[in-house]
Amino acid sequence: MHDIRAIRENPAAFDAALGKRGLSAMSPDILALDEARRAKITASETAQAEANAAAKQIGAAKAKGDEDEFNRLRALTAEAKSQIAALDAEAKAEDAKLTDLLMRIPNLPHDDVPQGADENYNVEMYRWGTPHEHGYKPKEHFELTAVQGGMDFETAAKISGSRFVILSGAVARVHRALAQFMLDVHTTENDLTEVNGPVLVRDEAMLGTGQLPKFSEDSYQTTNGWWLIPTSEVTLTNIVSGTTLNEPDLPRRFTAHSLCFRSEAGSAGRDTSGMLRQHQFEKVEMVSVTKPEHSRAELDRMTKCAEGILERLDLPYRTLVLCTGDIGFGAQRTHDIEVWLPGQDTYREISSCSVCGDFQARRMNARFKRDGAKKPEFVHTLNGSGLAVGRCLIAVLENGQQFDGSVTLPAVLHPYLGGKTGISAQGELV
RNA sequence: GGAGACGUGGCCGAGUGGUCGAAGGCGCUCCCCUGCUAAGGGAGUAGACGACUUGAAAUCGUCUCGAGGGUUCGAAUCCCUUCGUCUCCGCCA
Repeated sequence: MHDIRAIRENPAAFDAALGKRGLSAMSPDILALDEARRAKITASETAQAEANAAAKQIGAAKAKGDEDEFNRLRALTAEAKSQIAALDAEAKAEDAKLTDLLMRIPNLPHDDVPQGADENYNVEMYRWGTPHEHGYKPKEHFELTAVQGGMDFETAAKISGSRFVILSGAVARVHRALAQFMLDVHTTENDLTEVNGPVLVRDEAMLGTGQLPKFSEDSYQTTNGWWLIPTSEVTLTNIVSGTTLNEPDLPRRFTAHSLCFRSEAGSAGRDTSGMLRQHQFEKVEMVSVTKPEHSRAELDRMTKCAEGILERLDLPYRTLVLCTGDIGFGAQRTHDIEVWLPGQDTYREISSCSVCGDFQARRMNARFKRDGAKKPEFVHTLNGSGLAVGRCLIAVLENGQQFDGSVTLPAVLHPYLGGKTGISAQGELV
């Protein structure tokens, strides 16, 4: 959510920043709404001030026992009543219009974000690891002999439909091991606080992080109104909603392993085979809440935390900075990490780390007070995957595949697998 | 799920229709006094929004006593809805 005062003060800068995203100027519409809104507020408040003054006189008249004056004033204010109600309703309507518009405008990109229209203009910042030479055409994860019994799309479809999977046996165990491993690294080495929270949330939470009001069709809602979180960014970031933190409390860093639910509306036909794109998946998420001056550096730190997981798993990856035309709704700057998938012969997104500045903080009224300061300021928020567990499973399986149909698993996972080091062609942990 | 109670400023806590944005206490800030493992006296101490202003301050106004709506000339006080907390019962991992 944008600061209407900032737009009022410098509409040209606002429009220029929107322009970088490929959006046309919005400040004329916004300022027109704002002016109308303020005019209505003034009208409404003036009328109310008069009514309030009259009401006080009525009280005084009654105290004095002046019945004539009392009745005269009563009639007068009664008449003004409906007029005030109408003015107040108008003022509220204008205000709601402006708020609704502002809530649907995306964040402004950071100055250091490369400009571009779409994903083709994203810039690779970093590349790590060398894709393994398999000596044959590598298989996709769902084709691997070792996972044939442990990754069942047909049965899942019978129960739930497309874009679901049932993992079992060794594959399910490796999936679980990955999540445990990620959480352990984040909590013991990256100084993140582990959180286990709700996956069902209210409208307010989804509005706060930006999924609502614009992207309601991307998420699922229960019959009684709860939303199923599309990412635990929603839960983790909203921990600080409506609060004023003290300066020494910052930064706050959270991590959580949770289920995520996405309707994948609009992605019909994309990534339909395998478990790359599911309605329900697990993700280890990272969220940071920082002072404004630290948020940009925090993005680099968070990116490193995510990259570190891949490095320990010995999975080749590259990191991109998204261009102005490709960053998400709430982000000022986004780093996408793409892992090497030999079966697809390409890099695929496995993490996305974003700094949101005060965009989410304004929506959820999350503030902090500097030592000695009187007025609180908005915090800055960041979120990133660390990592998507299902996609990481895919990467581990595809990169570890052997010619004989077995899979060799990364050494850091062995302790989570009872010392086992791979999956046999028959699908057993060995 | 059933029955009931409650939700007031940073905290505790008064206030059941008329100068209540709200007594009192605690905490905090400033000043004075005193002098040492402390105490006493005084003053101050919510926020959002709008108008004015280059900006800020000051000033004026509106709103806010969980949230939203209603009754009334007037509501923290009455009514409805809703969210939350607590107690008892039921059920359950």
